[in-house]
Amino acid sequence: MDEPAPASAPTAPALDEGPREGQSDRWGWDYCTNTAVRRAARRLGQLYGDISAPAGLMPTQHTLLTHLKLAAAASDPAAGTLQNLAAAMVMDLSALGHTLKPLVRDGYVELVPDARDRRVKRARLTEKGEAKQAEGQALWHVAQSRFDALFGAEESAALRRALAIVASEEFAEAFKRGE
Amino acid sequence: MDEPAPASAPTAPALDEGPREGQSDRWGWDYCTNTAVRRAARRLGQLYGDISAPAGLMPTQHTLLTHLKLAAAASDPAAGTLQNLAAAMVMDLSALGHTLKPLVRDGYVELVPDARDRRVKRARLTEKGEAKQAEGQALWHVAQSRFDALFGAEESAALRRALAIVASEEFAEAFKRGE
DNA sequence: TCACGAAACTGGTATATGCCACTATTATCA
DNA sequence: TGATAATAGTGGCATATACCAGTTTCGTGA
Repeated sequence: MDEPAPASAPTAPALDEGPREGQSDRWGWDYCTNTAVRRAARRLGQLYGDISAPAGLMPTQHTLLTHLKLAAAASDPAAGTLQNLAAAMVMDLSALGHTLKPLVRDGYVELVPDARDRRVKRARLTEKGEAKQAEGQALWHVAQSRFDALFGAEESAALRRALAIVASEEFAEAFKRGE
Repeated sequence: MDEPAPASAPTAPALDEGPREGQSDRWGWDYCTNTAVRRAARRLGQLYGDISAPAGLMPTQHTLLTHLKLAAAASDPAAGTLQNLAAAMVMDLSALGHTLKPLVRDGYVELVPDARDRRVKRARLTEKGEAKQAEGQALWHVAQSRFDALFGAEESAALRRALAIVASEEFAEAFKRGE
């Protein structure tokens, strides 16, 4: 009963037909959480990517544009600085910088230096970027709906909650403390 | 309830302290399953990576070596071909080829052409590779144990099961059929 | 105010991954 | 058997992501 719904959801493929065999997993995929997450990430990248491709954005790029849009809407003062953006994305600052480059190059995002603290730069959606985000949003919705329909909306939400915990700052800190 | 255990597990950080705020998520991280998985993957990459770093292997590399070891142990005839390996890793064949390069370069893996079908190549662990795998395995165990202790062993297993479904071939096929 | 340490990026290098074009081999079938 | 389709990899190019070294700018304390 403490089993997560996904494992027994009627809409989800039977786990028994997966790589598992009886009690133990023939390939060991069931043992490593890190591996399990990466495999799922690659698969979802394929599935969402196939659908989002027409917009010409990688899934991560769309996520970035969406985050910038939401941050702007919330008019959070601290939001938008590369530092905060990186933390929110659970991404290395330099990785974010590299990831942002093609978006800046293509005119979807602009980097605005802060007037008060010249070390700081803020990433902001351009008009073109907003349009592209909206375009991608429509396609994303198709993918997300299909995923929810297949995996189960409840189970999908539960999975996201579990993953949010794993991705959280608090979890990382506790992990690093060796608890 | 149909809530996944992780969300209420005593060992897991309170979700309310995460990015969520009241009913809606301030940054939208709770909406996209793909984004949620990627964020968690980056975080786990950091956490497992920090611990596994002393072995000098990236998490993905260790996963690859481990898979090759298990495949060899199971003496599965079809296993080991790059094609099958890629499918098992839920990875593009060319991506696997690229990923394998540093491992071959460093002498952990060797690519053996098949005698019967000269198109086919099999990846195989070298002795050095087996040693490195074992070294990484010990470190990996530390990370996995810590994760399970923090997230909850049951919840961790449940999460892996859910992710295995998402990563499965069957799920991808159903998704692509548009169901 | 000046030295020094902290903070925020930038750029270089390496791995991770995907798509596409191309080559080599094998399988099919008229 | 010979043309054609299918399969398995390889290599090039682009993005994703990390770590580290270096630069600029701030903040702080003597």
